[in-house]
Amino acid sequence: MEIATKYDPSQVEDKWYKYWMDNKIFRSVPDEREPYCIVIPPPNVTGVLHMGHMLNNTIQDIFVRRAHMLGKNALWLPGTDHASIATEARVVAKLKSEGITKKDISREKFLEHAWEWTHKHGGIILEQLKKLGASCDWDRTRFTMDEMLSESVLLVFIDLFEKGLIYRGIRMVNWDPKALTAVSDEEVNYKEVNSKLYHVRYLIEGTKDEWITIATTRPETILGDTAICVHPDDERYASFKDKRALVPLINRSIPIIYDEYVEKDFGTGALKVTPAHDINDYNLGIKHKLPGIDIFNDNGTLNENAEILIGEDRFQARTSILKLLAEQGFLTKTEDIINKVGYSERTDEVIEPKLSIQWFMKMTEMAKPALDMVMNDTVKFHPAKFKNTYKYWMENVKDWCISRQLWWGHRIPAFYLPNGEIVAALNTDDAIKKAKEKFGLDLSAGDIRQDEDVLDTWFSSWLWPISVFDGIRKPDNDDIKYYYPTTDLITAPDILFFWVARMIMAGMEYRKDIPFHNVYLTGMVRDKLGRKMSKSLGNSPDPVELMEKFSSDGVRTGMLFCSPAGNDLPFDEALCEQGRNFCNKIWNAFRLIKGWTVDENLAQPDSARVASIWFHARLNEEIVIINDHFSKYRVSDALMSVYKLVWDDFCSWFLEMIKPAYQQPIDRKTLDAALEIFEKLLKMLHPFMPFITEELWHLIKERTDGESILKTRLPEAENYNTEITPKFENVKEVIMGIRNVRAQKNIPNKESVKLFIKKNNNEKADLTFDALVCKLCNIESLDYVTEKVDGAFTFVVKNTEFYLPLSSDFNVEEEIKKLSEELNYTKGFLQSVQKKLSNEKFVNNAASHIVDAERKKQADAEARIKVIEEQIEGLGK
RNA sequence: GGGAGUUUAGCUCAGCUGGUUCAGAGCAUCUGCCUUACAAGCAGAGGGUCACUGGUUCGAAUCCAGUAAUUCCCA
Repeated sequence: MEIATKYDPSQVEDKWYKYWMDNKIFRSVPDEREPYCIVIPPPNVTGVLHMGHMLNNTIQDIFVRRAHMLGKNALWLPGTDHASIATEARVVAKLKSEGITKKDISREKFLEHAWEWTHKHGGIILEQLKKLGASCDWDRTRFTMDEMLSESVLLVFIDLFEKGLIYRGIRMVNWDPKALTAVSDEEVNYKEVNSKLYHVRYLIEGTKDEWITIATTRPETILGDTAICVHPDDERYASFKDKRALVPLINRSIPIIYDEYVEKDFGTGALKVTPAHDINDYNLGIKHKLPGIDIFNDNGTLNENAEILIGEDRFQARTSILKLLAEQGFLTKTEDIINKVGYSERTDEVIEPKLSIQWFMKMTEMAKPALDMVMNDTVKFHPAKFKNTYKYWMENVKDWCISRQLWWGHRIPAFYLPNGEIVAALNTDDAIKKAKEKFGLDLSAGDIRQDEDVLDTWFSSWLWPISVFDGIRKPDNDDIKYYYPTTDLITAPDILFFWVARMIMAGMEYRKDIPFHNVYLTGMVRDKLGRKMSKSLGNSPDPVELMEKFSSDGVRTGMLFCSPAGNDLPFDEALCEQGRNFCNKIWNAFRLIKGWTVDENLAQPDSARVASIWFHARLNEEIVIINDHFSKYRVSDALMSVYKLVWDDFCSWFLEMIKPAYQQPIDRKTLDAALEIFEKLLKMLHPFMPFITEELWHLIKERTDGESILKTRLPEAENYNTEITPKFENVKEVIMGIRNVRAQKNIPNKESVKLFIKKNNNEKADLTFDALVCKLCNIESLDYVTEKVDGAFTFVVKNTEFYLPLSSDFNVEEEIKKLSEELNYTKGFLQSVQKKLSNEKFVNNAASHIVDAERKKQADAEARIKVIEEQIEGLGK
């Protein structure tokens, strides 16, 4: 069979993904096996794959594939969320490009457009995940606005409303006066801008010429002031206690209040308080029971409450009021400052903090069990350090604002009745029924009005691990009973509260059980300069292009080579290159094995027999280590273990050990052993590198149709020879010693040499690896001697002397120098050991095995010193 | 302003309950090699006062305290 010298993923990846799909390799239905389940953190339906998704989904895929290969019934359930704000923004933009504004069309018409958009673009990211190799059960793909999930969301709203956990209240929102909607905190960009700080003096009520001077960047909001606040310890203002001040121009009387919130050093140390137009002032207002005066219309112009400048735009009003203040002597000073101003991501309009009525969910009670489940490790966080952050947040949890002034999403199922009451119901008919039951009202559809707003997208996401299995509507269905609680959740720490915490709350509320056992928190992918990868910076590579360049397997391993849980991943294409090189290494190892011809009559050489025993031991050692890494969610370390096992132990050592001479056949036993080992390694690699391993697994031998490496079992740790690997570490030193001599003396490996070994201290020679040493170092004869060999190059491993008689120039001085350096080092080492042992406190206090170890070190070093000294002496003669 | 984390080789990170796994790995760098699977490779080598200062201890990268730098979260 002809196999290319370089691995070509383009011939492999699409082929196998199709094969997996055709044969439903990833399909999971409940059965008697142990379940393993991950629900995907649903990406935005508007989204395209970015590097964060790549990392996150690669890790999920590794866990799921590994679970398959551990014999579990593994399900990775995919899906997307409807991302109400982002999607609505896209649809609005699209309509605008067609000359349609949202205001001009009905809600129903708008939603038609939104659905059309979703159907057209919504599946992109899921298709990209297939390119990555994601082993999702696509038959179970869910969308947060599917019928099943939507109804679940509404039912939960109704339930919580009726339990009194959902209420309406006033809250300050980020208002976009251009788009005429509230936007979320995430949609506000804070920019540093050059502003001016205006000092304005207010007359103290009842005086002719006593003033208090405040400093503000927004003088137009003076018209909404309801207090002036100063620090209680600020002596400058101590005399104003219990006094009132008059707002300039309109002469409204407002109190002077005292609060430690005020920074004495900022501005004048006196703060004007406008509870309706600043979030901090709003909080102060609540604390001090101040009224809020809203002076703005929704479009940012001043309303009647402002008393003057009515109808002017807020920025025009700023200019106007400054003129008035200056003319009437209220403006005392103007200084330049740099401050941060929030801009709407969508319209770039300056955000206006605005009070409005919103729906809220009470969090305090729900947070308690959710906190406990994490603190007592029922839900485990990896890494555990995030428990701190979680705890802090859960103990200071605030009520959740769940309404959004949008159309795309789950419309709030609350209906307003003519008597001022509200009922929550799935639809108008139900609402009418409830109105009758609760209030004895006989109403028709025209009498009631449904809330116009939709629910926050997280209000559907928080139910995800339940609703994807229809566990809200049908709490006893087979799927939810089998897969819930799910096993692992893999997500980024920045949504620990938005999402993870709330899922735990929902789980405890609706299943009386946690939604997942483990939460693995990935790091953030950054660029080489440490910046977060983002669209606006344009510093993120296109994942699809990367995969085309380096193969999916290459990119997967590249991303994982250094991404410990919870730590950021500074991404570098060189990592993908390393991944690609690894693919090639594996590919070529297979080429080598596959290229050998078998001679059935050939007996297995001793070197190959020992090699097999040795590798068996190494393999099993590493299986134990890898299992341990996985049990601790150390995916990166697990990969590195397999990487070194394959590259170093298998390719660099084992294959060289068993490799027949050029164009010579190999014996059957050794070849079979090599293939068996190779297949085991492929299985261990498969979760990390699904494509190349599937390809090679099929190339090893003919497989029946529909078979997949994913359906095989990972090699399990077996009993093995525990003495052989430490012994071989010694042998490696010998081999390296010989290679060093060859390199220094320019003796090519082709040229065979003689080796003499002198054991000391009555040690017995261990012949186990002699045949291997001869093979790897091209030794024509290996002999044990009792006397030193004159005129031969030499080195010492432990207490054993090795001699290589070579024709090349022998420089006595050089040899003595080399040995002397080693002697000095060993003597220094001995001293440090002796120092410890001569310390009585050490000998008395330290554990006996520690002291024994030191004694052994001492004895070994003394013996070695003796050997080296004798060698030097011998050379000197 | 409050809280949490991080700081070990040029880079990214391991190093569990203090003592031969103690200063390590991968990448990068340097030096030889186009040796017969692989130059996307092979064989070697160099490189760190474990952020700083104290303390506990016979013994500290490891435990404690403080300082500094840095990141994140909340405000």
